[in-house]
Amino acid sequence: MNIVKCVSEKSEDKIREAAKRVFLKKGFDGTTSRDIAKEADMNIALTNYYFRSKEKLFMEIFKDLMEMYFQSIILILNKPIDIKTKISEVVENNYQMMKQEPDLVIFIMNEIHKEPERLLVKTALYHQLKSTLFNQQLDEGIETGKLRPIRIESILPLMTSCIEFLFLGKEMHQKIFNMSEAEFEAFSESHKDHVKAMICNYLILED
Amino acid sequence: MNIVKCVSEKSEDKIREAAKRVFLKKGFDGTTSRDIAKEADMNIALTNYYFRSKEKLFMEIFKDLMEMYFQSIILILNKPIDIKTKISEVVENNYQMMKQEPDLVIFIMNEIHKEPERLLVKTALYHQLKSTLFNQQLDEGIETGKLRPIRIESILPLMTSCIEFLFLGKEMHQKIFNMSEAEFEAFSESHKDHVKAMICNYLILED
DNA sequence: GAATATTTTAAACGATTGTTTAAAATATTC
DNA sequence: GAATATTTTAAACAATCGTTTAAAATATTC
Repeated sequence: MNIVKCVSEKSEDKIREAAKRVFLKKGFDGTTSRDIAKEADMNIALTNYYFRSKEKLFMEIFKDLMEMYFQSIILILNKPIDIKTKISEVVENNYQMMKQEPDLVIFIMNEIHKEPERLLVKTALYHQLKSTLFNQQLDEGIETGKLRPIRIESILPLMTSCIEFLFLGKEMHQKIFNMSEAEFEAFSESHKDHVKAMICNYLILED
Repeated sequence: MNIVKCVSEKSEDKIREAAKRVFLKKGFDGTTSRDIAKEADMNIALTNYYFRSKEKLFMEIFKDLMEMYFQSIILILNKPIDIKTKISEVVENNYQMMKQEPDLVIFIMNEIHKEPERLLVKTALYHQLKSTLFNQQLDEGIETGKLRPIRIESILPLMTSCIEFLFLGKEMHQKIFNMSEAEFEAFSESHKDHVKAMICNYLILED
């Protein structure tokens, strides 16, 4: 999953990709049309020529990023593997994504926070999540007493929040705990393993 | 802990409190000097008269909020109570804070993310955290085999991330799971209890 | 209560914002 | 290869940005 590094020859794509990089780093408010033009190495009028406005360009990019973020999770939730492995994979996937694109989640959260009604369009996500194989496995496990009764609404945030929050506040955590880049890397790796174990420990009841 | 509702008569304070409200809602980039003046119901020149610049005013407010955020946690970490109760209290405190001031954490995270070197000044937080009673209890518990060997660097984010992340993405979670305000309230309450139990479950080894 | 110091005001400053224009450059069509 | 369509350009647009000014209003001092 490489978000921003691909380079197309077409001007429209160059602008879209440049805009994605700048928006992810600076947010909508912090990004100027000239920032995008400069990053794309294109004339400033081309943004509006191809996308009509900064707003339209942003909406297109935001929608793509949201889609990509959720679909990668849903893909794993539907894999035909046991629930313990599945939890590990979701956490692992989350970890790799945050390492590769540390700006993504804070960007999404912050933009939604500023204008939720504009950005949260009608979505089939609820139904998609409820009908995953993961949710079936959860229901069955709870029924047979092998799993602690927790709804998917709780389990899903648990699997993502611990890792995402660590990277969301990466600079802060590094500063507070005096960690170098390498130390944070090692620390986050061990933290990830704690998270996997902790969730499985809690959800899966011993028999 | 009431952050933004107090009303002072002094113009300087009225501006500071209005600025705090607007900054928390819109962030530094999204806030204009005129927004602040309007919220404070004051002439626009007064911001610079009292604080020299929007930047200086922001820095003052940001520093205060950071301080307040961390000191409330450290206070609990130093309470003379057993570690299980302490974990519950930290999570509970975190939950109440997010309910009362849902904008605080996303604001802090986002501003630091945009300009970490400017906002993360030298701090004694590391030493403060390491010398808490909680850290002593942690060391002792690990030594005597009653606690799983986890560093405070991992435990602390675990205690805050699950709750904060839920509220950070409150609008998103509400939308995805079709929750009304009341349903989210009930959900977050039960989620909070899961988090308390899960962390204690993992950290505290049965004998 | 006149003189001084402080606070508040309306108006304007130059810089930057998102966007548009109309001409120039390039590509495509027949 | 002339005619047409598309893409790119430099320049400008009005609006808004953070900030400053200098005068007016108010408070304080003696």
